[in-house]
Amino acid sequence: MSPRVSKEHLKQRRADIMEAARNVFIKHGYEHTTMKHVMEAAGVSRGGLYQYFSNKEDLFEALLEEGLTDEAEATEDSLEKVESYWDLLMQLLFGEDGNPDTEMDPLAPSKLEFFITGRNDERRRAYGEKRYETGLRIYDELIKKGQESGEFNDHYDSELVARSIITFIDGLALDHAILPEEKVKLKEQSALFVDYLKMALGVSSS
Amino acid sequence: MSPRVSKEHLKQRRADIMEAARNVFIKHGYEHTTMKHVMEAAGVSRGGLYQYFSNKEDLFEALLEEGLTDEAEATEDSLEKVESYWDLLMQLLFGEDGNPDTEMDPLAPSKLEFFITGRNDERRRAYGEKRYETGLRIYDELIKKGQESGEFNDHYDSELVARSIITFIDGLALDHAILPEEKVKLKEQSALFVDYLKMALGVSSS
DNA sequence: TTGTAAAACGACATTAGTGTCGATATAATA
DNA sequence: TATTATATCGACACTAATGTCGTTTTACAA
Repeated sequence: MSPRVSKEHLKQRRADIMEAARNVFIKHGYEHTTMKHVMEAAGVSRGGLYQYFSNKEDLFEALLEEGLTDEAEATEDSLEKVESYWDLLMQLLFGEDGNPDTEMDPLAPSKLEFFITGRNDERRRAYGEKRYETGLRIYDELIKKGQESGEFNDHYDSELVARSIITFIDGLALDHAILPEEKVKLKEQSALFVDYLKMALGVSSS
Repeated sequence: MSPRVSKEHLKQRRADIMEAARNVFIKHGYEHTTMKHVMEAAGVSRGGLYQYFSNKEDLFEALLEEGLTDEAEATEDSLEKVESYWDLLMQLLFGEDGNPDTEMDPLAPSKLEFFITGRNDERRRAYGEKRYETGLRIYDELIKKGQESGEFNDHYDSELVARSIITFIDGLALDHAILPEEKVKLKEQSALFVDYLKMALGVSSS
């Protein structure tokens, strides 16, 4: 009547596998990675791997969840005590410094794969929708508050503007997944889109 | 010394297979369709199919080429004799009538899959870049001419605006691939993006 | 008709990946 | 130190897909 190892160790092992898997997914993409790839990268046996994750989808979703939690909650509360909604929006879009020169999440291309190739699977589809909805809410909420405060004008429906933000982000992620760094012009396109948003929200300051 | 069938027949057979394949790709997506699916849909044997296409990639690229030719040349020449570049741009974006209520190409999701999952394959990557470049040139050319004619202002670099158009289209295609029709709000988002463009190009008329 | 080139067929060998399961190794406890 | 629960292992059976190749069929020419 004694578990072989501490819960710490189990958690650690799981984390190690996920870390290795993450790198494999980044390298090969979702569809083309195999459990064998992960086994080798993580230095674990077949049986060992399946002890922690029952299949590739399960494993990838664990990575998805990991990424989601941090971001969402961080913005949720800063929505309460903020002086400029515009600054907050820029932060949300481009990270801490709020300048459009952010690196992309290297796992992003695989995430796209995951949802696109799984678009006919009921489960995956529902999951994708939930994620979209979550992302949408965050932006919608922010914009709505900005409009109510008078910082933004309400010429456009907040949700529609939020949708356009996500469309833009998705489009960039997609092009970035396919094209070489220098061709996407991430920075310039982001700057242009910021101008689009300024127009839509009636923001003039830099 | 006699070929078994006329060239007509061969061409027809090939076309039939492609038609069937198109439907299969639409239904299952690129990654998940198999040659067997196509065989069955086209009512052709394994050997028969491989006589025309040496693998799935080959087959899909044939479909890609098919779609590309029509669109490109159609716009190429209407660029010469046009009274309003803006109208032409709207036509290019939303089809003949130039109104943002267009249906999406049902094969589009599979195309995304094809390029995303193939992003690590040299050949496929190069092919994807060429396509991006081609699309970019069309929009860039149009916008540049519109700027030269004075119809558009040149506050923004024409190529950058062209890129943002493609990003937007890609983003919409992506969301449309994953989300149900009613959630994407294609029409509304398109309308908003048109406003973005009006701003960027300094166009005021409806 | 008949002969023939090649279109169409489908069985086959091969490859690659999956998930399972009994055997083995080992860390905590007694 | 001996015991034991269980983490880890890797061989295995199974499935699914691929591309090939010898055989059969058939449209056309002679």
